[in-house]
Order: sequence, then C-alpha cells, then structure tokens
Amino acid sequence: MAVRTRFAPSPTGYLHVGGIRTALFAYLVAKQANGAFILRLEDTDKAREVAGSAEHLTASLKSLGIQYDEGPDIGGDYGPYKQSDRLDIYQTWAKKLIDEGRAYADSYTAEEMQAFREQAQKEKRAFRYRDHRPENPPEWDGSTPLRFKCEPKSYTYHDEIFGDVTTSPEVVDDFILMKSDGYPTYNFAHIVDDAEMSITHVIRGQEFISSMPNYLALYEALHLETPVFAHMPHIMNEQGNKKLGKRDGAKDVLEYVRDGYLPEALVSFIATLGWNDGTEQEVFTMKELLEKFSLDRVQKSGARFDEKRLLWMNGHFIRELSLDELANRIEFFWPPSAKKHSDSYKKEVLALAQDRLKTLKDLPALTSYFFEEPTTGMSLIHENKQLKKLSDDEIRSLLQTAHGALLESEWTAEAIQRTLNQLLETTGQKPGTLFSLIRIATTWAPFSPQLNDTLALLGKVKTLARLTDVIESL
RNA sequence: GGUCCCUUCGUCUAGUGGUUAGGACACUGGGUUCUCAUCCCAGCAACACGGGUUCGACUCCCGUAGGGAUCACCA
Repeated sequence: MAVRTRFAPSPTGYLHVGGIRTALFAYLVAKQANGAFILRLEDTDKAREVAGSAEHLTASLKSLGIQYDEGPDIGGDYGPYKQSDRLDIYQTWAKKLIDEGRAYADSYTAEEMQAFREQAQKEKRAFRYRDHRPENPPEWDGSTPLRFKCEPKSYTYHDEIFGDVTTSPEVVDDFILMKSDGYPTYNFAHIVDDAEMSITHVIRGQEFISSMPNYLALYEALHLETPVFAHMPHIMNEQGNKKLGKRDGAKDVLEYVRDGYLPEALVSFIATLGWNDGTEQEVFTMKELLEKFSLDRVQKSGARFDEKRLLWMNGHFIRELSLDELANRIEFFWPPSAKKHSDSYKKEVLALAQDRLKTLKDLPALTSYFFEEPTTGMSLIHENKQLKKLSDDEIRSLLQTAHGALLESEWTAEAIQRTLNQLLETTGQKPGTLFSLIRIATTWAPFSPQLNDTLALLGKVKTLARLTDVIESL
C-alpha cells in the first residue's frame, strides 16, 4: 500500500518550529517511500479560528520546501481537505455509530456537568463521563453533543518512536464525537478523515499520546484498521521547562526567514533537533534527509531549542552558497544606500562579507561603509588600545604618510598590500597600529575584511578622500 | 492528584554488558605577518540517585528523585 502521511494543523495562528518539525518528518516519511504528503485543515473550532492563518500555514510549509501533494488550495483525489467542508461525511459516520449503539445523545446541561465534576473532585477521583451514562438517552437530533459509548479496556499499541505502549482501561471515556454546533471534535474527525483519505502513518505531537486509548477504542467501534503511529516528542523552550509554545516567544517560521535565516538551515536544524543518523554528521540537506531519515532514530525525550546552534548552522549554509546564489537570496537585505550601486560592485562587497554573515540580516551592518559615507567617531581612534598611545600629531603624520604612499600605489588588492607593507617599514609601525588606523579612518567600523581587500573595493578616490577628511579634522 | 512518557558534557547528541564514554554548538587559549569572521590546533565539560542481576554495568531489572505531556462541546 502506498504510504500517505498528513499534516493536519488547525488554522488558529502561525506555524512555529515545533509544528513545522512534525510536518517535515511526515513529509520525509512519505517522500522517501514515494508516497504522498497531504495537508488537511482542521478547522472545526470556529471560535478559535484566526483569519489568514490558513494562508500563513501553506506559505510557511512552502518556504521550507515542504511541498504537499494534496491540500485545501490545490485539491486532490481525497478532498475536500478542509474539515468544515466535510460535515456530511462526519454525519454519516456518526449515524453508523448510533445505529450500532456506540453513540448517544448527551442530554445533560452545562450546570449538571459542572456539578458532576465538582463532586468527583471532592471525592478525589477522576471525573469520568461514563459513570453518568444515562439509562435511556433521547434520540440525537444534533442540538446536543453526541457522545461515544466506550467499552473500557486496556490497549497495547506500537508507536514508531516510543515503542510498545500499554494503557490503562480507566482513561477510556465517553468523549464527545459531535459538538452541539454541528462540528465534529478533533477526536472523531481526524480518525474519520484519516480513514477516508487512506492515511497510512499518523505522525503528530506527543500531546496526543494520552488520548490514544480513546482513539483506539474508536477505531475498533468504527471497524477501522489502525494506521502506523508516531508521536513526536516536543521541542522544549530555551529554559527546557515546557513545550515550546507561541506564548513563550516561539517564533513563526516565516519570521525566521524574514530575519535572514536560510530555509535549508532551518530544515537541517529542526531535523537534527531530536534526530540524527547515527553517524557524526551534524548538518543535513533536504536531499540527505530524504535518504537518511527514519522515525526509529527519533529521540524520545524533548529537545531544547538552542538558538545559538541555529545561528551557527545558518552561517554554515550561507558559506556553502555560491556567490551568485547568495546574491539572489540576499537581494532584499541590502542597505538602502546600496540601491544605486551596480550588481557587480555589490557582488564584490558580498564576497568579502560572506564568511562574516550569521544571518542575511547582518549585511547592512557589515557593509554600509562601501555604499555611503560612514559617520565618523573619533572615539574609535582614541579608545583603540593600540592607537590611544599616539598623539594627534603622530596620527596626522602617519595618515599623511599613508595618504602619500597610497596616492602613488597601483589599485589592486595585491599592489595595495605591497604598498601597505612598505609603509610598515618606512613608518616603523606595527601592523596592529598602522593598519588599525587606516582601517578606522576609511571605514569607521570596528572591524572590516582584510585591509587591502577593503581599500581595493572602496576605490582609490574614496580611500584618499576619507583619509584627507581625517587629516583635516585633527 | 490520576494516567502515560522521559533522564549521557551548559545545549543537541553517539553509545544496545568490557570504550581513555565519541562528535557538534557554546565557552576558553593558541595559530593563520592588523581588526571581525572563516579556517586549523588545543582545552574545559556528562552517564540524576539508590539497590539488585553479572566476573564486569552508561548499557538489563526494581525503586527513588527530577522533568514533561494530558485529564474541554481545543486541537
């Protein structure tokens, strides 16, 4: 049977890294078996729905290259792919359950339910609806919730990640199948849909593990084969004390992209958060993941989200890019002052910046002095640990000597380096002093690429002009 | 509290009865005739605890502790 996996988020907000990892793994499982990866929108809670989040979800998936084969916006043979468009299907399955005596109308009022709960709490025992199952429930007319009539027992099932899990009968209860607003609950809808859509692998977050006994009971009542289950451990927040959630600042995937993170870095980072291939490989491309990923090597415990590691990985992928590719990716990150400069000049600047970029967003801070006149700040000179030993007169004279030599120099990186070296001899200064001074006087930045490369790219005219400015201002 | 799950350097992890417990991030030091970054080298640093089983346990079993998830007309 062809492998079919799905990612089934509810459109209640943005997609953060925890959610995207589940999607990525489901995608990998399907694709490495030449199967299909399906996106299904679980929009059965109209109250919590957030406008625009469905579009956001699909954009996030696409931005990381997680392409689904069937979904609400592209259709497919098993549609519709939005639960709110499948209401009649749930009705049909609900009727089946009623006819077989496995579902009944819940006729209690909210107040009565509340009283049951409080009583259970007072008696220090878990509340179970099935303890209050009515003898002769009224016929279900859709105006009240429809409940599953469970037959409590112990289950043992296999989870691809957690292994064999045994559950206790007491957690099986008469949960709600259909809400009084006509929508199914997740508990009911996902099982129906997975069956209707021929889903073979259910890959989802660990939070559903505790509901497994109820799901297993429902599969039985519905006479359905169970799919393969794989519950993903949660990605924990940076403090490691709870699952990463939107409330504690979990960033949206698209936000990372906007902040200059490469999709391939995000994919590699997310995949290796709780998974590895058993070798010492630390970084994976999507292609490699497709070859090497397997659910049985996914970690059981939750991994913390370590932003430092992501940053390192992002820098790594930036360095791996060809200059042309990097130029394409970084197009929207140039400082505004770069606009009037030619692509070839920008590319030369980029070549010098590439090794220094941790994110694409670092570009302006690293390169602005190539495009605009930097703001001078004499404190850079006066507080520099080499230069503060020199008087302003000494600095001026050094700068004048440098200006003179550079004026006569040929203007290639190699020639400039020769000139610089001669300057070292004629002035008797150490590189740490002379080069630092010239660097600051021409860039007004705390650091830059190698001095000769920087000057070569800056151009003779600008270099000399900036030196002159400093000489005159001293 | 009930139920289920988890526990190797600060972090991500390798490890399936006998290893100097390996790698990576981070951090520290050094090198690459200047800064920052890259790159290279070195260093720091872990088997939660207590009992078993065994000639021998990080590895198997049982406890304890700690952590997480879940107990909705949310998914």
